[in-house]
Amino acid sequence: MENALRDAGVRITRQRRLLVQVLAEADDHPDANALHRRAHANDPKVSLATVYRTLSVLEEAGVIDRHAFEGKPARFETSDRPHHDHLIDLETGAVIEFRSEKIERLQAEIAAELGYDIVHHRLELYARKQG
Amino acid sequence: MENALRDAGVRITRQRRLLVQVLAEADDHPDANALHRRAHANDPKVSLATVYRTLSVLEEAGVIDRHAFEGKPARFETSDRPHHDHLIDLETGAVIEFRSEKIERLQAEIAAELGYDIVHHRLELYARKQG
DNA sequence: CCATTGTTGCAAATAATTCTCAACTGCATT
DNA sequence: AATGCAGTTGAGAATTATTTGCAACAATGG
Ligand SMILES: [Mn+2]
Ligand SMILES: [Mn+2]
Ligand SMILES: [Zn+2]
Ligand SMILES: [Zn+2]
Repeated sequence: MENALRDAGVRITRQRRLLVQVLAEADDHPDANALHRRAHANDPKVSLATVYRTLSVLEEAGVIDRHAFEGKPARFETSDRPHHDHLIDLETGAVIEFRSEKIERLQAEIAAELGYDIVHHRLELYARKQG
Repeated sequence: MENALRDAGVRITRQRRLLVQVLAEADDHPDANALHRRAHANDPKVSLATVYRTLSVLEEAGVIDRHAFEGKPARFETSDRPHHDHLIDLETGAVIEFRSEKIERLQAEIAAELGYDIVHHRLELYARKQG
């Protein structure tokens, strides 16, 4: 991940290295504040502003994805795993990942019919546990 | 629409009647500011705060839908037409509506497999015109 | 090691939306 | 039609998430 950044011409600073590590270790979808908190454990002087700036840099470099779920601050995850979409449990807030080849294909077809190429998309299911 | 509101126990004030009219006449997906501007034409003293409050009321009453497209303020439309999703032209910002019965069905299946019932969802295609 | 240019921390700024509160008004009831 | 009262409004302050200006600092290339 660090190499991917270097190749993209991004300077590797102490705080960027730290945030990359925090993101790599995360198995959830933390928001900027959560990442700031986690980074603090290793270096209490990284600022929240730097967290935000670094997240933008990492996103532009294509190494992380940003998700803005309904009404909540943006959440992040590394983009090293294959593409997937999310189901949000409205009771607990839990974020569950899924992937549907069929839906992905249908989306492309629909866009094509309208004369478009999809650059990216957003599919979120807000749901509650079955009766 | 006004009757639907009355039935929901919502008081019909001058400003609510006006905003309902503005929304009914809109054939695009205006945001709170645009709605405020349009309402001003008929009544220059409706406040932006009331626009926001009314939008919340109308949304809770189920007569309008709120869409929070990427990085933009929320946009609204009446929910009198059948459900559909949106493709956003990244160049022009144009919002194009579409509906896929298949995707809707697949979403429900996926949720069911995970033990969930979908309450609502969000499907947005960010795209650019083909070559 | 030096210079250059990008990065950081801090605080202040922004943008969208919500809230507080006193004045007002819809509407059910006399 | 007049009354009462709970709900609504306008104005502006507050809030939340995020961005930015700036002076001090640090990564990289030579
Ligand atoms: Mn994910
Ligand atoms: Mn629409
Ligand atoms: Zn997808
Ligand atoms: Zn849909």
